[in-house]
Amino acid sequence: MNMTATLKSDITPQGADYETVRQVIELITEDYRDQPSLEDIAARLKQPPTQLQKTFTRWAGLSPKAFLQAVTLDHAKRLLRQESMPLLETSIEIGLSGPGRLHDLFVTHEAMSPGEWKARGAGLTIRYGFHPSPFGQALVMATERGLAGLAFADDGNEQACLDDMTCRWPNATYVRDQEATAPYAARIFDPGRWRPEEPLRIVLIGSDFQVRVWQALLRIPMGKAVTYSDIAGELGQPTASRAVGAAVGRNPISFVVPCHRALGKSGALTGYHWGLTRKRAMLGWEAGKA
DNA sequence: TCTGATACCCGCT
DNA sequence: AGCGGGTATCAGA
Repeated sequence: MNMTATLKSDITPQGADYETVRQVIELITEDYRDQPSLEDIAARLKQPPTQLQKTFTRWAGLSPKAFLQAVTLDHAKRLLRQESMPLLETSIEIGLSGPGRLHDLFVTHEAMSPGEWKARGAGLTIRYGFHPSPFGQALVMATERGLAGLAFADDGNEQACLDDMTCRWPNATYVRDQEATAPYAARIFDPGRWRPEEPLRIVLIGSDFQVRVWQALLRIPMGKAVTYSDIAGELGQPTASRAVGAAVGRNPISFVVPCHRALGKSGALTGYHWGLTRKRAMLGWEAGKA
């Protein structure tokens, strides 16, 4: 590993912080109308304000207040307005050379053939493991060809999370293998290891339409967002926004395929398979790294 | 403005 | 046939 990676590795977020952060996010979004102060929040979580501030900032790179700013409707609208349509088409060229994508996670993707998709994972061996992440317990799934699945669970929900993922490819063989999946987790959640020279290999297993939607998501740089209808337009089917939403929701490699960067046209977050709080957390966390 | 209800959209099961 | 991580439009608050 090179110098850059080593130097930056100490910003690796600590998985244990997420539970605290999750509660803070829930509080500030529930009560966003009356803008709770740090003291209010700390009191309700029964923690000293200074420690809470420290935990939160270590996790997000932003103070709770700045974070709140970053996940408001206004801010979301600004993300969308910046460059909605041209963004998807040009971001690859811009991104590889320009600063806009300097901190983004680079991936190379390949899609499974329609035949492989219909086989529902038959003949495929999928290794999986749970690892702490900035967004709770992360379930990592990988095939020989690369990362195939990434999901999230709150503590205690791991089994439901695993079931959710395994039934997507019911005919695959599943092997618990923490050792095989740990390197993926370590790399995905450490922005210091995101480098274009060594892109992360991922495998997209889904229907043709779904794969096209996921590929469009991959072109949204960190710190930007698009709407479901933007993606529909990109695919040449401007009225298919609802179908796009459904496909986005079935994204098996969440976070890496940045489905959290798809928002409603109003700027509302509208939904997230692993919980809206987590979507908010991802957007805020990225705001702190960008 | 903001919130609900309604109508239409489209790929997947 | 029916269900969504949608969207535009319109009626009441």
